[in-house]
Amino acid sequence: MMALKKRSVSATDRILEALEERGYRSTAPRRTLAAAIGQQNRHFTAEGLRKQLPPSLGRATVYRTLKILVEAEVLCRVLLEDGDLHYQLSHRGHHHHLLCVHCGSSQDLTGCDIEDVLVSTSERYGFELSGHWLEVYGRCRECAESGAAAA
Amino acid sequence: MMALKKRSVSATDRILEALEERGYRSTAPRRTLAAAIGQQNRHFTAEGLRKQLPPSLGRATVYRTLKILVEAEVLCRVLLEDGDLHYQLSHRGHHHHLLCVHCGSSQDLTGCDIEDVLVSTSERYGFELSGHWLEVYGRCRECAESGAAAA
DNA sequence: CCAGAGATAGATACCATGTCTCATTTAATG
DNA sequence: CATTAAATGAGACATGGTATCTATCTCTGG
Repeated sequence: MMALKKRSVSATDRILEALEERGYRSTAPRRTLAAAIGQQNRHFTAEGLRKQLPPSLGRATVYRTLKILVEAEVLCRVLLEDGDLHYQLSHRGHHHHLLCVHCGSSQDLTGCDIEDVLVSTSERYGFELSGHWLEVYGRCRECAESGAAAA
Repeated sequence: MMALKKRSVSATDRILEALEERGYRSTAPRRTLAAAIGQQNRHFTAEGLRKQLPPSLGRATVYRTLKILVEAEVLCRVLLEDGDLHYQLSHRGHHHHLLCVHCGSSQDLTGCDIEDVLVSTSERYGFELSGHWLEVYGRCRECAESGAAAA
């Protein structure tokens, strides 16, 4: 239950690469940020991240960089049940999250057939589907098995 | 394409009833608010609503009342594609929205089988499902048929 | 119909999250 | 290593929402 990273390329490196690919410069603040983000093992907020950084690193820089990383699909935004918006590392492409409301972990949900259901349902309504946002809440396997207090 | 209300009980009345049911007092500000909300024919923001109200009606009152109404399930919150949070009248119980990104209308999506898919998908991950948030974006029948500019 | 208790209102301060501007610094390039 | 555009940090601003406080209003019950 530590870093769940795939290892081979660290998250930090992936971030740095993504920036480079897109023509962004390699700067000290960005390297610091990349390292900090790479260490997050659950979803985090911009401000939460900022607290883990030297205060010399400006607020605007943090937000600017997060925005870039979301656009680059290195990070994605996660909507918590209470409406709070968090960030987390992600693989590219469309996917959803299983968010554990107990331990705060999250797993990516890929290759599910929700899209199909949505397409056919939308059709029934004459609705021309263009996108959707889905977050799933519950308890992850570990928390469920350890009998952690139910909701 | 006007009010899509079921008519029999106006939305305004439903709101007022919900407040009464829950033991809230009937006050002038709440009646004003209920009337204003009853006139919205699409999702709206707290601030947008406020602009349609006499400025004498305090900011806190608007937010407080919206919160109560969401809890009472008379209103529900709608997440727009850009992350903006809006409100809209809703029927009670769990449901989703088909949000038209062109005209801003929205229809409730009930009795779809997304829940089933979620349950079985979650099981594959050993995930104990407790809730989810889904918004669907696209173009409604009217906009699609009128050939409104595609995204 | 009136008084009292308690809920509610509005003003206002505050907070959180994020964006914009702008002067200064820095990285990449030739 | 000088140039130049990109990036930074400071701080003002914007937005959306909550907390606090005093004055006011609703609803009882007598």
